[in-house]
Amino acid sequence: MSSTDKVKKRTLIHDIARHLNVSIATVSFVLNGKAKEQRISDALAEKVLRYVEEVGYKPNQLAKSLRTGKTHVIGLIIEDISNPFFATVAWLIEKKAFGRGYRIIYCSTDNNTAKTKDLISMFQERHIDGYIIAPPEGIEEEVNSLLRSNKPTVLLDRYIPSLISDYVVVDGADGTYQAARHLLEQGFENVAFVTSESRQTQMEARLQGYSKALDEAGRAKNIKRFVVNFGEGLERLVSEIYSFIKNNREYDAIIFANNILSIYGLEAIARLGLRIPEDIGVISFDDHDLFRLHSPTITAIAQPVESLAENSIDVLLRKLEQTSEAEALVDTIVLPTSLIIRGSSMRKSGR
Amino acid sequence: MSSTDKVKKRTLIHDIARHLNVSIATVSFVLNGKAKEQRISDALAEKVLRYVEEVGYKPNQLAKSLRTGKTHVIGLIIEDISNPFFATVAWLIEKKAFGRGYRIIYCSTDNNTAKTKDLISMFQERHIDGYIIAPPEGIEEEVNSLLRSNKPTVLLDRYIPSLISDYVVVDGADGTYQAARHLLEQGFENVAFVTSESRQTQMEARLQGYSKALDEAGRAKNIKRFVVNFGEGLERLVSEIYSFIKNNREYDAIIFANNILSIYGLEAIARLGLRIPEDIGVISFDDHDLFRLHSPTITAIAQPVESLAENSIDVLLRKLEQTSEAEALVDTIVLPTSLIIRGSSMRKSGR
DNA sequence: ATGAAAGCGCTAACAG
DNA sequence: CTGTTAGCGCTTTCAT
Repeated sequence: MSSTDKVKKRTLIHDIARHLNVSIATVSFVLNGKAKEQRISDALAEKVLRYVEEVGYKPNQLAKSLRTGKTHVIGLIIEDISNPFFATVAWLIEKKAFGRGYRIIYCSTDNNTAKTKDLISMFQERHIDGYIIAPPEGIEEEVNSLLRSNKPTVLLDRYIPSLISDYVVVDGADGTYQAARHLLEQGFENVAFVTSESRQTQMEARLQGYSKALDEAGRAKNIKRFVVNFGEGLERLVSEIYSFIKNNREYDAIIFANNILSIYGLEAIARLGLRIPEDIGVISFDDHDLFRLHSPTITAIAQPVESLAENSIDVLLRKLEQTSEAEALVDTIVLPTSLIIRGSSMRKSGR
Repeated sequence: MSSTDKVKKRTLIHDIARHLNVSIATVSFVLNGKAKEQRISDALAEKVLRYVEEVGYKPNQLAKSLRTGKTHVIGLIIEDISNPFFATVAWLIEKKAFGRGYRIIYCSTDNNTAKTKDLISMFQERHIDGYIIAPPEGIEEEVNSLLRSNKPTVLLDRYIPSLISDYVVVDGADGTYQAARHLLEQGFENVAFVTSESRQTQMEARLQGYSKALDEAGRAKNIKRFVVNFGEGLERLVSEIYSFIKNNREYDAIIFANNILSIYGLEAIARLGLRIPEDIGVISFDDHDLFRLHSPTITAIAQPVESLAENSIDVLLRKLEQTSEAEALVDTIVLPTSLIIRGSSMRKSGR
């Protein structure tokens, strides 16, 4: 409106101080809740707040962060945002953090070590306050350096055995153990386990639960590992699973170690024209909308998504808000899974 | 190791300048690719680069951004990261932007106006360089203020009719038009349309395509709107759809206006014990893993996810990198959908 | 080529 | 209570 229209300058703390005839320091104190502490009168504080509100002044967070060293940003480094498991966890974490005044930046690693290093390095440059990471393989060094630099960091979904750190994971071994036992109880004779090439803790745990159950029952194991790439499209993997199943028809049940393998596995089974569970029983690690609606419905080892999110953000915020570094205790949280029994694993009559 | 062990200070530009006996300015120029321009000898430039590499010096981005006003961060504000459509788009956008040196911060609006305002305001405080937004309802004012402040902003998936802005959307009307015609051709008599309460452009377009097809064919329309909340759990919606279908058995086909409605709709149909497509034909707007694997497979109006991502990031980066504000031309891009015909909409024999 | 220095906008210590 | 001031770490102009 005025003749200075084009000089659309943002309001600065200086502007508001001058307008009110108070000092910059006063404004800063009031804005940072230090009015009482600095013995600033309620009336004045009130006046400042009102004016700030009126002109819609927002402090420049860059300047603030540069000065204080705090950004109130948490970096969430997950495997793949297009995977419903991670998407849901991310969404929940974001929600919880938001309420506590923290913002989340999330990035997908695609389980790619180099990309993850980039990500961590970028986050460091931006001075985020803390990390929640689902680490891919080969990232010990970077995570260790985060830990050593005292940046609050919690690992999610999997941990790094060689490092002492906070983490929040799931008891995957128990999940697959229960799943395998359930299949055997249902009369399946030969249970195979389909997993990925990854040696990460969560995948290995799932494998171990399966192994334990089969060993206890004195059954032969069949473990098949596939290479899982992100964003590759389904053809390769589906046809590899297709061949595997076709060439191993003595196996009458399969446990898939994650939802991607399960989905591709179901596609392969459909293409083979096999009936579930008559020809082949199926259990998936990780639940999915699909499994409720598939015909037949698919038994799944469900992860406590809500609880994973809640615990990881809680642990992180606790570290973030505790001033002393004294309490160097690490929180390692292991959450139970639950077996959701549906049609794909039921040979005996439903009740 | 040394006695100054605890003073684990980050390397600063000053440190590296001093170590090399050059000026801070020189280092800065070299680091910012202005060596040539400043006529700095290749030898010197090389030396600087090598030392920087050696000590792993990383400029403090906060300081840099404060000084330059550029953050190289793009804010991606989408509806719901736990929806596979948005998750995939987000993942693709992140990937493309990453390669071009930009980082993405994404947040979900949950289609909640207040939260979106918060988000935009937080992004402004952090001085991000540009926005990609899937705007919820009631957000015209904030988006308009972004536009007026000359922040590059592209709208995604839907636009705001009252605003002149860049956007990248899909031709939803054509999608549902084709879908409805396909159903009628297959001999379905009464096609219903299930959508949400939202009046956003993408939802209204889908509705219009349906209306047009039915009007042209001289058929009666049946449009049902449901309230869709995020993160609410499925019970309420499933049972509402259940009742709707149960009370409208004269309709022998339904087009669901998005993937959430489709998934819940399929659940409702399963609970009702209806056969697809014999009792009821089904088409979903938006494809999903589930639909390929469902029995029968579900016909879907697929959105060109890759192309949506590519176009929106391209448009944004173009705005970001063009210096002059002269070319105030807006890019409005409308991408075609494709009808993927599967079992759920086929009454006539497959060929 | 380079050194000095002026900020970017804010916090917080210090002396009144 | 307030004014002044020294940075936070970097870019960039200017004079040399």
